[in-house]
Amino acid sequence: MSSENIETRARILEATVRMLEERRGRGVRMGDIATAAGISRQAVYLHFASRAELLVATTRYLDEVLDVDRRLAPSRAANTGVERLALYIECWGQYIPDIYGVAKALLLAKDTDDAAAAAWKDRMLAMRDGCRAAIEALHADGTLAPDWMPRTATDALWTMLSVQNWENLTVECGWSTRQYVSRIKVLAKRAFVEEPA
Amino acid sequence: MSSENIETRARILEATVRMLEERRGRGVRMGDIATAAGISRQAVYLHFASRAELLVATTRYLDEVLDVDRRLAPSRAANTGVERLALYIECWGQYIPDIYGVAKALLLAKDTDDAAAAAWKDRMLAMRDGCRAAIEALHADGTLAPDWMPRTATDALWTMLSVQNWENLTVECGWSTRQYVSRIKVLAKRAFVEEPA
DNA sequence: TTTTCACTTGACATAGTGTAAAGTCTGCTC
DNA sequence: GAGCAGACTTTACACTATGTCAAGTGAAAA
Repeated sequence: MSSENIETRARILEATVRMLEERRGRGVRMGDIATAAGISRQAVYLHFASRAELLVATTRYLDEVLDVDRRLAPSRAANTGVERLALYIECWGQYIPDIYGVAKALLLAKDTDDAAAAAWKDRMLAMRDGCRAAIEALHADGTLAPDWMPRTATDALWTMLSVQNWENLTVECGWSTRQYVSRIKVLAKRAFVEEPA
Repeated sequence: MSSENIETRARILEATVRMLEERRGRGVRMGDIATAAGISRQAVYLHFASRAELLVATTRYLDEVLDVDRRLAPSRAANTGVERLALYIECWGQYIPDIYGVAKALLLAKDTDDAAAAAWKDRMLAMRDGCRAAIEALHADGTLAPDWMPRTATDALWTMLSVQNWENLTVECGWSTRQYVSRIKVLAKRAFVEEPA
């Protein structure tokens, strides 16, 4: 499984992203992906050992295409903790809609598949690191509200920014991406920031 | 399906709750439940047409056993919005651990089953109503932070109190039930309450 | 011309849900 | 005490999606 046609592999990944985006991560079978990529179902298994492995590879592929690092640059360049928190939420809020289909599929797979669970956990820990950095920046500025320890504030922010919460707010509550970003910014600022008197 | 032995039905429901609690809502098959109830797998279908129907009936049964209304009484008796919000979070935070197994199973089923999805939505809308009432109480007192409209604050509080968030904070972050309650109280108060100057 | 590689085709194993039909056991009623 | 009805058992099978296996095709490279 190392010398196969690299173009076919790319076509499978591209088809997977397309289908998962289209169907919002639900009801996409191996056969559907194969058909979309113009090959037989079995051929998919020549490139990816299992559905979970394909999903994991797809998230990596998508991260590459979407260039996460470039997107995160503004928040990393922030001068204050307050600014960093706002810019991180901005970046994340713009990012979720782009990854939602794939993320949802992984989220669904994680309940029955250990590989998918591990991949999801890995992504979420990376995201958590951004939350931790923002909270640490507040802490360093002395603007983290005294109710919080950095650790627990990170837990809370991380949870608040989960994909499931984004899903609930946009799908069930009808918030737009713009509204999500601005309201969560307000929420996070109120919850975690205390300007020194 | 109306004149069957009511005792067997109760035994199935009781076994379902027990197994779902034990296994935290995962990997519980119809056959497992049947065995636990001391009957054959097929007999379960004499009482419940499908797995989804069984899960829905189980949530209803559990609500009855746990007496939700009694639990909610204190928050309904609150004198101020701030108090009501705190008491509602208290009540909800004590409630989730009791229903987690069943809730998780329903949550997993909802992705592939419309009946389960409808049942879950129904329960969540009932929970949302408690959130709405707390936010309305703040609003009536004039203590709802001016950043929020009652509607959007309800959306945010409702999302914040989701079972998935409780799961993330307790399982992934290691918060105890006590910590969950006290920290979410702080979070919600900071986010939504503004004492008049 | 033969080998090799990527892919196809078709058959099959597996898991869990749900359906269907025939058989057993118990208690009730005439 | 014969027979009937209801609740449950047993066995068999359909269905869906994942994943495995083995033989076959077709084109390019050695």
